[in-house]
Order: sequence, then structure tokens, then C-alpha cells
Amino acid sequence: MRKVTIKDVAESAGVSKATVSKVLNQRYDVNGETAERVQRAIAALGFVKDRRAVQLAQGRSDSVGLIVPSSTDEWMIEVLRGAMQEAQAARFTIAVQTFPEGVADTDRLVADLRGRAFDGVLVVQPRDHLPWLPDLQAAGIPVTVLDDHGTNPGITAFVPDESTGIEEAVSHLVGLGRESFALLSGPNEERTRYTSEKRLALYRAALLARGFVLDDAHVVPAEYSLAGGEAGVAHLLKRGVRFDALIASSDAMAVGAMRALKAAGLVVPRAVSVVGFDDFPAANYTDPRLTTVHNPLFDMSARAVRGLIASITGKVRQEAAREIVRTHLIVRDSTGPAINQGG
Amino acid sequence: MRKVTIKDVAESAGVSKATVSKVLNQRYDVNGETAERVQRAIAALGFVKDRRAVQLAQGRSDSVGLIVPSSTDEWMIEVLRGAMQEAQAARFTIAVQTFPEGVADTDRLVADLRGRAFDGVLVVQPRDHLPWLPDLQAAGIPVTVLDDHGTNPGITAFVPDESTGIEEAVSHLVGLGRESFALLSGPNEERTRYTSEKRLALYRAALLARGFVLDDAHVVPAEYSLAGGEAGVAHLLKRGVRFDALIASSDAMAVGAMRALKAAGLVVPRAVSVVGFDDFPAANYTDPRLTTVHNPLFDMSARAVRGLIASITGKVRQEAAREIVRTHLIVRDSTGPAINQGG
DNA sequence: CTGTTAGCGCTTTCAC
DNA sequence: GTGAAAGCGCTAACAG
Repeated sequence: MRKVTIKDVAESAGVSKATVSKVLNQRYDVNGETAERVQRAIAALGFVKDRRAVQLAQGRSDSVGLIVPSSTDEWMIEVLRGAMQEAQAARFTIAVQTFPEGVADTDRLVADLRGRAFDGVLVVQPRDHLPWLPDLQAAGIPVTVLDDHGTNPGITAFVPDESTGIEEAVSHLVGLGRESFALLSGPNEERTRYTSEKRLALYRAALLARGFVLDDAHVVPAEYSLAGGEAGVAHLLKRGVRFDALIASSDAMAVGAMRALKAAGLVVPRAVSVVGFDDFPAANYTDPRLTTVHNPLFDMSARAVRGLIASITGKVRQEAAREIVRTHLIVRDSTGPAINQGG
Repeated sequence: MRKVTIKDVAESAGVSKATVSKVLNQRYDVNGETAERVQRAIAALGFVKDRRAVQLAQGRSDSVGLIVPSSTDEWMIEVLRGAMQEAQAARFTIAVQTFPEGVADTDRLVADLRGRAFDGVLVVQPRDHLPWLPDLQAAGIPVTVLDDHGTNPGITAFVPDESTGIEEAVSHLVGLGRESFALLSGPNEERTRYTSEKRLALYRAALLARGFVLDDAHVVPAEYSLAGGEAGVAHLLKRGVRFDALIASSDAMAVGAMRALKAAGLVVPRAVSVVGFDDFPAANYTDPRLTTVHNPLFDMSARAVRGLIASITGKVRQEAAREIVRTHLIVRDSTGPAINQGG
């Protein structure tokens, strides 16, 4: 039994393909009786529209491509969630693709994108400048980037404003009576330097604004990982650096730091208060639960996809905007009053 | 400037569409010189194949639909990772869709699937029997389910064999000198009962095989969450139940349990050893790090997608198989020697 | 209201 | 080797 097409339905119902199409698409210029006959034929034959044919005919693919870094980190799930929430509402599909590795891979992806495999594209955390983004846009394919490093000007972007969360964090720590700060910065790698230095500079400024100088001896570069955090704190301790507040540039680092502090007999949050960055899912499962700056990935992603869909469906010519999304501190249990205040 | 099609290239190169198509698809029955001329035209016009047209013409959509429960839990990322790994290798895209809520939603999804929006479908953790799965299969669309509850016979499924991990867990605890066990089982809800009771039964049997009876007083139903774990342990403690090993039916529960134990002054792992289930990403970030039964989602998902792609591309008629994937215990720090053994 | 006629853009026989 | 023509299955003007 061959695949049943709209043509079969038409013949079976004694009408033309056009009429069937109209019935299928709920057009109101069809006689009630005819419509019924068509419906019966559809049911009898078990007909279903071929999506691909519809897509070609309508010039849409009802999907948004989500290009993610190949190292799908835990936080990716937040991005996906946000994207799916919006996609579902608009009956779009989220097509996940991982970032291309080499030149050949890149060319293929770009060809797919320009070939309109998707109606719009959301690029998550591009490390570098992506020269093909403007081309896509010029080709009329809406593109948005999430959390880039400012390396793709002219492309609509949603980026977190880390300063608000950092201000809150510093204000929180200072309010708690903390007086000497140490900071675990990101690793000295090309790829991560931008984020890393930005966060450091913001912390430094926020502290300075409150009269605290964060000198270089109190800053140690570390990997964005649990092990990195452990090593970082061990390093600080070994050098005899004193601090009652520790700021980590990622949550995993913060957890490692808490482990190292505990190993050294320093109680978190009393002896040392710790704040992380990102608010990863595990932040609620650490002991103590982690106070951290929430990176609003879900929101950014949802807003980005909503915007993309709007410019896909509404034909609203997307205009390059840079949406800055505020970050906030989530206070949990890894921060608390200073020892001499607690009573 | 209109969209450039294969026809434009053909005219520009002075050949027919067919020839262009052959060049595009690396067919060898094209004269070298002609091919070059076509290539130049392609480059000059900036032509790119329209994916949708290719898809319609070839009857493929180069994608695998991933239907996930709407409550995208943390563990979903593992499923996605596994799926993407395989998809990427085969140049397929993973199109994520969330489970339909009502009847209308379901109908629409089924219509999309039967309408070949995707070449194959992977359904993750269907709660109930899905009557439309066999239909899809009958329509020639490969379908596989991941971690179902045996509610969809006749459909290829990848399911974890929890018994192996549970055997290992019990053997590990007993080997540690643990003698009295308590178990936090799943909630008394319709939806989760299957998993919950299966795990309980397996634990009970494994313990019995080693001479330990897990009586009802030592089993308490709890939510699969941190709060559930806390409440469960509080309940046990209040009732004066004594135990030196606690088995949780999920990792989040295990973390909650550890919190409650700590609050009660019971040290993990010495006073009470705790084992979880799933090996969620946060298991490495808890304090102590969680010993738990690893749920091989990544592997199952990767294997499932690989199988789907094989039957999509190879035209290998997929035969309903039930792949049982062994689980294993990951020993971390929440389990350790019993108090009187430690020395 | 309904049907005719062109598409959508590429692939694929099958003659030449 | 190359091209004409017939799809793939649906949509969309435009007559009638």
C-alpha cells in the first residue's frame, strides 16, 4: 500500500487537490457538505499531510536551530528549557546542532543554515567571531547569539549583565561583615580570558567602591572546575593569604573551594563565606547550599527564541539589538555573618 | 535579488539542471571541464542547496525526533548528549519536542510524526502506553523508546537493568559491615509506582539473598526530591527506626537524606552510609560525594539513536528488541566502613 | 464555492 | 556525458 497523498484523497472524494488543501487548512470558502465528504475520505484513507512538502511549499521549516558548544555543559539544559518553552508555544521545533570543529564541518553547517534547514538560528556562546553570521542575516535568516563576548557586533545578542549580580554579591558580603576578600579567577586561557577578566574587574570595582582593595596576592587563577577550586584555595592557604570571604568565578570552582576550606578546618560560611557564579543545578545540593550569582540562561534563551520566532513569523525585519539581562545574587547557606559578629 | 536556485546556476553555466545536480552530488559521470564551469557558476552566484527541497525530493528529513517529558529534568542533558553524539556522527539533527499534554496536542504531534517531520523517533520515558507508536512503526517510521515501563511491547526499547547496580550496592554495603537497612522508596503515585516498586523489590531481594530482611517499618515512601529525602529520614528517625545504611531511590532524595542525618547528628558515611540512584551530575558536588547507582542514560540514548539511524539509512527493517543495559554502582564518599570496624 | 494551473527547488530516470 | 521531463506532495493565485 503506497503512501496516501492529497491526490488520493481528492480522487476518492471526487474533488480537486486544491479543495482538499483548503479543507486541510481550515479555509472557510468550502461548502460544508463538500468539506464533510473530504473529511470522510481523509479518515477513510488515513491521510496525513507530509510535513516536508508543506515546508517546501510554504518556505518554512518550523524550526529554530540551536547551535551549542560541543562540550555540552550542565548549564546547557537551562538554555534548552528556555528555548523549548517558547518553541512549543509557537509550535516550532528546536533542532540542536553542535558547534562545528574544523573548516569542513563549519562549511557544512553554514551550507545547511543558508540552505534554510531552519527558519532561525540561535548560537550559544560562540567563542570567537563568526564571519558567517552576517551572511545568514543578509540571506534573510534571523540570527541571535546568546552570551557571546561581544565578538559579533551587528548581530542581535542576549548577554548577561554580570555587574548587577556582582554588586549584590559584594554588598551582601560586606553587609555580613566580611573584610578581607580573595578571588578565584578563571584560567589564563585565550578562550576564557574575556569572561574571566570581566568578572574580576567588576568585582574589583565593586569592592573598591566600598573601600576594599583586592590586590593581586588575593587573586588566583584557577580552572573552572571543582579541582580548580580546590587547587586555588590550597594555593592561597599555602601562601598564607588570609581572607574571610571567597569569591569564585564558577559554581564548580566554589564547590572545590569549599572542600579545600573544610579540609583546612575552615568552616563555611562562618570562617569563610563563599559565593559562586552561574547558579548551576547542583547549587542546591551542595553542603552548605551555595550562595551564587544566577546566570539567567533560561530567560535569555526564552527571550531570544521568542524574538527569533517573531521575526520569522511576523516578517519583522530583525534589527540588531544587544539585550542586556540583569543577573542577581541567590543567597543560600555558603555565606553568613562573620565570626565576631555571629555572637 | 531573488533567491538563487539550481536553475540559475544551470543557465549561468550553460548546462541543464540535471547536470548541476550531478555536480552538486559528486556524481562521476560529468565531464571535468563541465564540472568546473558549473562550480564557477555556483561560486559566482553564491548558490546553496535548499535543504527543504532536497528533503522533499529524497524523502528524508535528516533528523531524529526526541520526545521528552515536559518536565525537563536534569538528567535529560545526558540523554541529549548521547543522542547528539550519534546524530552528529551521522550528520543528523536532533529535533527536541516535548511530550504532548492534552488530546489535541497529542494528535498534532502524531500528525507531525506520521507526516514524516522526522526520519525516526526516540521517545524518552513514556509514562503510559502510547497507542500511536505501533502506527508510526507500521507507517515505516523507526521508533524506539528509552526507559519505558514495559508499557509499549512490540516497540524497540532500551531499558536499564537496575538489578545489577542494586546487587552491587547491597554487596558494597554489606561488605562495609552495614547491618540494618532503611530504604526511601518513591511516592505513592500512579505515575511513579512502577519504577518505585521495582527498585524496592530488587533491593529487598538482594538483601534477603544476603540474609537481611527489609521489613516494612524500614521502608518509607517519599518524594523524588531533596525535600522528600529530608522528610523521609525525619520520619524514620521520629519513629525511632535504627539503621546504619540508607538506600534512596533517587539522588536528590539521597542528598535530602544526608542533610536530615547531619541535622540529627548522624555522620555520613560512618554512622549511616547512604546510596542514591541515578548518578545525577550533582553527585560529585555533594558533601560527602554521593555513592550511587549509575543510570546509563548517555549510553542508552546513544545506542538508541545509532540504531534508529541505522534503520533509517540502511533500510534495515527495525525489529522490536528489548535492550537491557546494565547499571553499576559508582562508589564515592557517602558510603564507608561501619563505626565499629573503622578502628 | 471549486478547479485549473503553476509553482516550491531539487532529484532521478531514461533517452539521446 | 548531458538534458528533457516527470516526479516529491502540498500550496496558492486566479479563473470560472
